[in-house]
Amino acid sequence: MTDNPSYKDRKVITIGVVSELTGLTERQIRYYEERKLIFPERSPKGNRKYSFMDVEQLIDIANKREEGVQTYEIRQEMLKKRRKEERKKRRELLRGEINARFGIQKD
Amino acid sequence: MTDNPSYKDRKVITIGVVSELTGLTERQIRYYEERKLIFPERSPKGNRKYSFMDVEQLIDIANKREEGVQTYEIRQEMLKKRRKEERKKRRELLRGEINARFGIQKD
DNA sequence: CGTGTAAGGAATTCTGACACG
DNA sequence: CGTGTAAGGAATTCTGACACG
Repeated sequence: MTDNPSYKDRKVITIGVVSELTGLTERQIRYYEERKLIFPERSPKGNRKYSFMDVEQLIDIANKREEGVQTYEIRQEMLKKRRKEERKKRRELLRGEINARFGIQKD
Repeated sequence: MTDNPSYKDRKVITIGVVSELTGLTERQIRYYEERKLIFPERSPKGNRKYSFMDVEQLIDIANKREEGVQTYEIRQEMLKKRRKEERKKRRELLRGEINARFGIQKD
């Protein structure tokens, strides 16, 4: 349905590689974390680990920043989008339950 | 058909992370490269980079090694499988060409 | 053959801070 | 606010080699 084994979400990429992949400096990447735009995991000894999703997210952020959008705005948009998706998911879950009880039907 | 953006094949994972992911020591991982079982890329400054495919490959290798299979044998199996897949791909390409010229037909 | 280890050096990453604007 | 930079330390990675079996 979504992806296979979720390679896209495994947090395995170090900040140096993310920097190459995104064209952002490590400084920028760390700062966007400070501003809660990105949430890497940490290795046992404290090194940041990113997923491909994070890389894509950072590229989006970089584009918005180029347009002059401030990190605060970007965060607001992110939160809005997240809430929207949660509502969508909830509706889908509900629909699934209804179908399970009353049978599948086209509408 | 295959995967989306080929996250699975992007070589972005450092050897330390691969070690965690596979349970192999870095020594083992480097040795399997020496034996031509695995082919990481290198960062500009020479650090090895692996893909998720490589990680899976390494897990397969680890399993075979536990069964006592030698790296040489593993390499032979790999080469055999690779040739097999190339033949398959060639057949499919050919079939595609034939269909393109003489029309699609069920058999 | 396959793996461990100590060795030395180079590159990576981390944090907290000062700077500029 | 967003980013650069120098600072110092800790962790990572690399290679070539010796060891054992």
